[in-house]
Amino acid sequence: MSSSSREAMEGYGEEQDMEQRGHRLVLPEDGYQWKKYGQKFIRNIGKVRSYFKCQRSNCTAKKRAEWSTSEPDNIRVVYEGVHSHALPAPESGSSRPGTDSSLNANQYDLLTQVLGDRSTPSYHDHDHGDN
DNA sequence: CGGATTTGACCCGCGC
DNA sequence: GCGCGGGTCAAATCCG
Repeated sequence: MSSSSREAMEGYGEEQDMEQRGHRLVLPEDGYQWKKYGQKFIRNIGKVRSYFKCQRSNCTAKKRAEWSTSEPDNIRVVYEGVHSHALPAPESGSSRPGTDSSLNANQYDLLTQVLGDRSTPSYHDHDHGDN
Protein backbone atom coordinates (compact mmCIF):
# COMPACT_ATOMS: atom_id res chain seq x y z
CA MET A 1 0.00 0.00 0.00
CA SER A 2 1.79 2.98 0.93
CA SER A 3 0.37 5.92 -0.61
CA SER A 4 -1.47 5.55 -3.75
CA SER A 5 0.14 3.41 -6.33
CA ARG A 6 -2.56 3.95 -8.84
CA GLU A 7 -0.40 3.40 -11.86
CA ALA A 8 1.36 0.42 -10.43
CA MET A 9 -1.99 -1.23 -9.92
CA GLU A 10 -3.48 -0.59 -13.30
CA GLY A 11 -0.39 -1.00 -15.37
CA TYR A 12 -0.12 -4.60 -14.40
CA GLY A 13 -1.98 -7.81 -14.74
CA GLU A 14 -0.54 -10.51 -16.89
CA GLU A 15 -3.28 -10.02 -19.36
CA GLN A 16 -2.74 -12.47 -22.19
CA ASP A 17 0.96 -12.24 -22.84
CA MET A 18 0.07 -11.16 -26.30
CA GLU A 19 0.02 -14.18 -28.54
CA GLN A 20 3.61 -14.94 -27.99
CA ARG A 21 3.03 -17.78 -25.59
CA GLY A 22 2.40 -21.33 -26.72
CA HIS A 23 1.05 -20.01 -29.97
CA ARG A 24 3.26 -19.09 -32.87
CA LEU A 25 1.75 -16.01 -34.30
CA VAL A 26 4.51 -15.22 -36.74
CA LEU A 27 3.57 -12.61 -39.26
CA PRO A 28 5.23 -12.91 -42.63
CA GLU A 29 8.09 -10.47 -42.44
CA ASP A 30 8.61 -8.91 -45.81
CA GLY A 31 11.72 -6.96 -44.88
CA TYR A 32 10.01 -3.60 -44.48
CA GLN A 33 9.36 -1.90 -41.18
CA TRP A 34 5.71 -1.52 -40.22
CA LYS A 35 3.99 0.31 -37.44
CA LYS A 36 0.81 -1.14 -36.07
CA TYR A 37 -1.80 1.58 -35.81
CA GLY A 38 -4.88 -0.41 -35.03
CA GLN A 39 -6.42 -3.76 -34.37
CA LYS A 40 -10.09 -4.70 -34.52
CA PHE A 41 -12.13 -7.81 -34.39
CA ILE A 42 -14.26 -8.06 -37.47
CA ARG A 43 -17.48 -9.81 -36.65
CA ASN A 44 -18.46 -10.16 -40.26
CA ILE A 45 -15.81 -12.78 -40.74
CA GLY A 46 -15.10 -13.63 -37.11
CA LYS A 47 -11.47 -12.77 -37.48
CA VAL A 48 -9.03 -10.23 -36.13
CA ARG A 49 -7.61 -7.63 -38.44
CA SER A 50 -4.40 -5.75 -37.68
CA TYR A 51 -3.46 -2.60 -39.51
CA PHE A 52 0.14 -1.74 -40.28
CA LYS A 53 1.61 1.29 -42.00
CA CYS A 54 5.00 1.65 -43.62
CA GLN A 55 7.32 3.64 -41.39
CA ARG A 56 8.98 5.46 -44.31
CA SER A 57 8.43 9.16 -44.93
CA ASN A 58 7.44 8.97 -48.52
CA CYS A 59 5.95 5.59 -48.34
CA THR A 60 2.22 5.34 -48.13
CA ALA A 61 2.23 1.60 -48.35
CA LYS A 62 -0.02 -0.14 -45.89
CA LYS A 63 -0.23 -3.71 -44.75
CA ARG A 64 -3.20 -5.54 -43.35
CA ALA A 65 -2.91 -8.79 -41.40
CA GLU A 66 -5.98 -10.87 -40.81
CA TRP A 67 -6.14 -14.11 -38.85
CA SER A 68 -8.83 -16.11 -37.20
CA THR A 69 -8.98 -16.00 -33.44
CA SER A 70 -8.69 -19.73 -33.17
CA GLU A 71 -6.21 -20.42 -35.90
CA PRO A 72 -3.38 -17.89 -35.88
CA ASP A 73 -1.53 -20.19 -38.18
CA ASN A 74 -3.85 -19.20 -40.93
CA ILE A 75 -2.91 -15.61 -41.53
CA ARG A 76 -3.92 -13.56 -44.50
CA VAL A 77 -1.72 -10.62 -45.37
CA VAL A 78 -2.78 -7.93 -47.76
CA TYR A 79 -0.50 -5.20 -49.05
CA GLU A 80 -2.09 -1.91 -49.98
CA GLY A 81 -0.24 0.73 -51.94
CA VAL A 82 3.31 0.57 -53.19
CA HIS A 83 6.62 1.40 -51.61
CA SER A 84 8.23 4.47 -53.10
CA HIS A 85 11.58 3.50 -51.68
CA ALA A 86 13.70 0.45 -52.00
CA LEU A 87 13.98 -2.11 -49.28
CA PRO A 88 15.80 -0.79 -46.16
CA ALA A 89 18.35 -3.46 -46.68
CA PRO A 90 17.52 -6.62 -44.83
CA GLU A 91 20.63 -6.96 -42.92
CA SER A 92 23.79 -7.26 -44.69
CA GLY A 93 26.36 -8.07 -42.45
CA SER A 94 27.50 -11.25 -43.14
CA SER A 95 26.75 -13.52 -45.71
CA ARG A 96 23.57 -13.58 -47.47
CA PRO A 97 22.82 -16.37 -49.69
CA GLY A 98 23.08 -19.80 -48.33
CA THR A 99 23.00 -19.25 -44.63
CA ASP A 100 19.93 -17.32 -43.72
CA SER A 101 18.56 -18.06 -47.09
CA SER A 102 16.71 -21.01 -45.72
CA LEU A 103 15.04 -18.84 -43.13
CA ASN A 104 14.08 -16.26 -45.65
CA ALA A 105 12.75 -18.90 -47.93
CA ASN A 106 10.68 -20.29 -45.12
CA GLN A 107 9.02 -16.97 -44.51
CA TYR A 108 8.55 -16.35 -48.15
CA ASP A 109 6.92 -19.70 -48.55
CA LEU A 110 4.56 -18.89 -45.73
CA LEU A 111 3.70 -15.61 -47.31
CA THR A 112 3.01 -17.23 -50.60
CA GLN A 113 0.88 -19.77 -48.92
CA VAL A 114 -1.10 -17.14 -47.13
CA LEU A 115 -1.62 -15.06 -50.20
CA GLY A 116 -2.61 -18.13 -52.10
CA ASP A 117 -5.19 -19.06 -49.52
CA ARG A 118 -8.58 -17.89 -50.58
CA SER A 119 -10.62 -20.01 -48.20
CA THR A 120 -12.03 -16.87 -46.78
CA PRO A 121 -15.72 -16.71 -46.28
CA SER A 122 -17.82 -14.48 -48.42
CA TYR A 123 -17.33 -10.99 -47.20
CA HIS A 124 -16.34 -7.79 -48.94
CA ASP A 125 -14.62 -8.34 -52.21
CA HIS A 126 -11.40 -6.60 -51.65
CA ASP A 127 -9.64 -7.88 -54.69
CA HIS A 128 -6.21 -6.63 -53.92
CA GLY A 129 -4.30 -8.15 -56.69
CA ASP A 130 -5.57 -11.41 -57.91
CA ASN A 131 -5.88 -14.50 -55.88
C1' DC B 1 14.88 8.68 -23.40
C1' DG B 2 13.05 7.10 -27.54
C1' DG B 3 10.57 4.27 -30.04
C1' DA B 4 7.22 0.93 -30.40
C1' DT B 5 3.00 -0.98 -29.22
C1' DT B 6 -1.66 -1.19 -27.20
C1' DT B 7 -6.54 0.18 -26.37
C1' DG B 8 -10.44 3.25 -26.82
C1' DA B 9 -13.10 6.50 -28.98
C1' DC B 10 -14.43 8.94 -32.88
C1' DC B 11 -15.58 9.42 -37.68
C1' DC B 12 -17.25 8.34 -42.18
C1' DG B 13 -19.60 5.59 -45.76
C1' DC B 14 -23.02 2.71 -47.07
C1' DG B 15 -27.36 0.16 -46.56
C1' DC B 16 -32.17 0.09 -45.95
C1' DG C 1 -32.61 9.83 -42.12
C1' DC C 2 -30.62 6.74 -39.10
C1' DG C 3 -27.84 2.80 -37.74
C1' DC C 4 -24.07 -0.21 -38.00
C1' DG C 5 -19.51 -1.59 -39.45
C1' DG C 6 -15.10 -0.66 -40.43
C1' DG C 7 -11.06 2.32 -40.41
C1' DT C 8 -8.11 5.76 -38.54
C1' DC C 9 -6.09 8.79 -35.05
C1' DA C 10 -4.59 9.79 -30.47
C1' DA C 11 -3.05 8.92 -25.92
C1' DA C 12 -0.97 5.99 -22.60
C1' DT C 13 2.25 2.56 -21.49
C1' DC C 14 6.19 -0.57 -21.82
C1' DC C 15 10.62 -2.21 -23.20
C1' DG C 16 15.50 -1.87 -24.65
